[in-house]
Parts: sequence; C-alpha cells; structure tokens
Amino acid sequence: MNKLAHMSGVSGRTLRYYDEIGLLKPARINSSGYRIYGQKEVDRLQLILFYRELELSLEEIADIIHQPNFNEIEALENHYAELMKKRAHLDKIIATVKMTIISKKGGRIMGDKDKFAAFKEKMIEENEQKYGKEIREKYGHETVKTSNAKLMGMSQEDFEVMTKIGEEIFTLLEKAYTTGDPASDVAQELAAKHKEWLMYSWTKYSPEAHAGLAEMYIADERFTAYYDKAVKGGTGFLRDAILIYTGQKR
Amino acid sequence: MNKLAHMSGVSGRTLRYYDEIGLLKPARINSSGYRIYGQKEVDRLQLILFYRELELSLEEIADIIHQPNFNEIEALENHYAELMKKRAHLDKIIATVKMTIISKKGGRIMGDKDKFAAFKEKMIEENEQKYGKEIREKYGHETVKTSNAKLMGMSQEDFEVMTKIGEEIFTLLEKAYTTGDPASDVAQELAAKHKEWLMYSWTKYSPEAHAGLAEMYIADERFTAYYDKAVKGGTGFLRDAILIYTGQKR
DNA sequence: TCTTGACCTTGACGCTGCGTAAAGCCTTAA
DNA sequence: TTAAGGCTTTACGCAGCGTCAAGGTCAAGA
Repeated sequence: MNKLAHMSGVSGRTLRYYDEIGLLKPARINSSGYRIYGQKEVDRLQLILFYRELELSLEEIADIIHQPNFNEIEALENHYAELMKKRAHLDKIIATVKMTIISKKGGRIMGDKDKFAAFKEKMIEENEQKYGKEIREKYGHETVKTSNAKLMGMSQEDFEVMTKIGEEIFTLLEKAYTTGDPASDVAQELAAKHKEWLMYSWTKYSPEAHAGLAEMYIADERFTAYYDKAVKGGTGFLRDAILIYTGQKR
Repeated sequence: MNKLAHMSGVSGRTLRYYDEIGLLKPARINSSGYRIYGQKEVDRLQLILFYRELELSLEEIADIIHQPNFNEIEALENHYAELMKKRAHLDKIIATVKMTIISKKGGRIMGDKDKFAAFKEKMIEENEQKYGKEIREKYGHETVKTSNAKLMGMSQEDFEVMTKIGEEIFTLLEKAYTTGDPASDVAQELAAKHKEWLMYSWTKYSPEAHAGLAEMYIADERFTAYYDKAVKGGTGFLRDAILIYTGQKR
C-alpha cells in the first residue's frame, strides 16, 4: 500500500478511504489484512486522480469507472456546464472584491486624507528601498519618479481627478438630499457620479455589484459616518438612489 | 428571529449558527429564550452576507467585523489573490475537461466509426425534429443542411480531416514504434500529430493537459485496446512520446 | 530467540456551514 | 381551552480526507 501511496502521491488514508467507499478495492488482502495492489489498480488510481483533478466528485467518478455503459461524455458535458457556471460566478466575485478594495481605499482617501497620504508614501518608500537604487542606476532619476507616480495603478493626475469626483459626490449628495426623492434627477445624477467614481480605477462594472456595495455602505459604520457628515441620513439616501439607479428597486 | 430570517433570506438555523460561533449575537434574549434582533443586527447581517458572497470564510468575516483596527484591505487583497489563483486553476480544469470530451468523442470516431455515425445521425435527427420544420419554413432547405453540417461545432470537411489525421496517427504510431525510442524524430512527429489532432477542434492547449491526457490513455482500457491494435504496447509508447514532447519527461 | 523500530491495520473524532429531524416549550387565534 | 403553529435546544449528517490512538506484523540486528 505504502508503495502505491508514495508512487502516486496520495496518502494511505486516501487509499483506505477509497477502499471503504468501494471506489478502488485492492487486488487482494493477505493473511494479515494488508492491502495488496496490482498494476491494474495503479492504472485505475491514475484514472481516478485524473478525474479528481477535474473536480468531479468521488461519486461521479465511481459512476464513470464502474459502469461500463455509463454515458461518460454526457457526464463530462454536464460537468463542463457546471464548471462554466462556476467560473462565471467566480468572475463576478472577483470583480466585486476588486471594487470593494478600491472603494475602501477610496473611502480612506476621502475619509482620512492624511492617513491615506501616509499610506501611499509608505508604499512609495518601500518601492524605493526595494528597487529604487537599482532602477536609478539603470535608468536615471526621471524613470523612478514616473514609476512612483504610477505606483497604485493610476497616475497622480488620475488620483487627483478621483479625489475631486469624490468631493463632487459629497456636494451632490447634499443637493440631492433636499429633494427628498432618491428617484429624482439630481439623485440619479448622484448615483451616476458614484458609478463614475468607481469606474475611474475600475474596468468591469455590474449593477448587482454596485448595488451590493451600496448595501454595504449602510452596514459599515465608517461609510455611514462619512456620508452622514454631508447630511444626516445621507448614506441611506445614497444607497436608495443607487438601488434605483441599478434597477434593484423602484 | 423568523422575521429577520425571512427578510434577509437566510434560514433560522443559520442565524442560530452565527450566534453559536459568536459571529452575530442577537441584541437580547427574552425571558423564554427567544432571540431578539434589532436594526443594528440587521445591518451587520447584511455586511456578513456581503462578505460571504465574496466567498470569505465565516472565520475571516469574523476577523474583519469584530476587530476594529483589523487590516481589512490587506485581508481583501489576500483574498483577491486567492480568487485569482482559483480562477487560473479553474481555467486549466475547464480546458482539460473540454479536451477530454473532444478526445473521447474522437476516440469513438476512430474506435467505432459506425457507432459514432449513428450517434451523429441521431443528433441531427433530433435537431431536425426540434427545429427543422420551423427553420425550414423560415430559411429554406439549404440553411438546414448547413446547420446540420455545423452541428458538432465543425464542418463536414473538418470532420473528415480530423478523421484522416486520426488515421495518420495510427500509421505513424506503427512506424515510430519500430524505432523503439519515444524520443526519436518519428515518435516526436507522432506526438506533434496527436497535438494537431487535438487542436483541430480545440482552442486552448497546455502541455500539462496534453500530458494528463496521455496518462489517461494508458489507464483507460478502451484507449489501450484501440492504440494497441496498431502495435502491442502502442499506447504506452504514444504516452512516452507525448510526455517527452510536452517536456514532462526526458 | 528476543527485541527494536518501521510499517501496517481498524476505529474514531475533527474540519465547514449549515440541513434536517426530534422532542418539547411559547404564543396566539378560534 | 385547545389546537396550530412558532420557537427553542440537542444532535446527527454531508465530503474527503487529516490526524491521533492503540495495537498487530515484518525484517533485521544483538
């Protein structure tokens, strides 16, 4: 057993488990209860591992290898469809996570400029320490400057524009709030501006993710505190405006 | 409790579980032991659900929402990196599954032409029954013919070429086998031809997946039986040639 | 021959995030 | 007052093993 386990890179426990669930039985069991595997079993294990890598469940694998006239292609095609779904889902999640990171960073920028500035400087500093000397020697000082400017994936110009839009959102929120109606033109402009702000350092956008972020705003007191600084209840208003904007609410 | 559960779409059990692990405790518990939640808890749950959708584990979520000075951005960025890894992995799997499906279909084509022909005809027939009448009325007979020809993602011409390459592989295998060396020029030509055959109905290719398929060949007796029909031990030879071709072996 | 140590066995619990009973109190409408 | 429907806790189950624990088996050396 151990030989097989080491050969194929699986653990002894796994082999015992496969025996237990009837997926791979040893060729025979000797008088002292040891599991003895033959070449056939080695090959079978390879096949199992192959399918397992494809993320098929052990049960599905059992179906495929046990039943000689099982429709393998159909099973694989179903599995394929599931994997595609999974990937679509994953893509959505990845986009949302990235958006959340950016908006959190944005939240910091807006909520506490000094802190963020310090953070940014610290990163530039680290960058300097790591690569500065080497790059400076190779390409001169100008390159290093540019590199630092682009450090966070955006130019300093971009960075400033983003900050400005952030401020516009703030004033727009005050104005829109007076209408009292999250569906009003000004409120919808506000939501659009918020999207613009997100998109600034953003490539993919989905209404669902935008709406999800809005929901998060009211649940996270840092955001609540920030937007409510403009007007009391401002965060809730912004959320409602975004929900309407994204079509999640009427 | 039930109200909250219904409002937010989670089960009562989930709420109890979150209480149990200390993730979300109710505002208070009344004299009869009922869990009472307030607005603050509702918001907190929204936040939890948001993070949960991003596939963070409950433990990670707990870290984020409990510790006020926890480095959230870093946590999210780590999570982001993991998600990217996961997607890369998933892409690889998807490619392999697709390749496996195609090669299995190919295996059928080569291994049992009649069966496959019947299979193909059956699909065309089904296609006819489903859409034939409607399409024929709209676009005339010619369109339907073309549609059937493209049914399996390849034209009849493609199909024939693929079959032909399959046969070439067969003869090449016989020839290469006589050299006795899977690293020989002929054997490497064989491996290249095999890749060509795969690529015919294939868009993405990775050496790892090709090698994985080769390993599967010797583990699945249908393939073994087929390739060994050319020469005894042919399957093993083909595998070795592919492993060398893909750089998995020297 | 006996002991040592490496390897094998079965059995059992643990991990995640709940679903799903079972068995019994609490509340409310009829 | 009673029945119906909440609600509660307790506890097992799922997938795929990892990881002890407690003990049997094997070849080799003293």
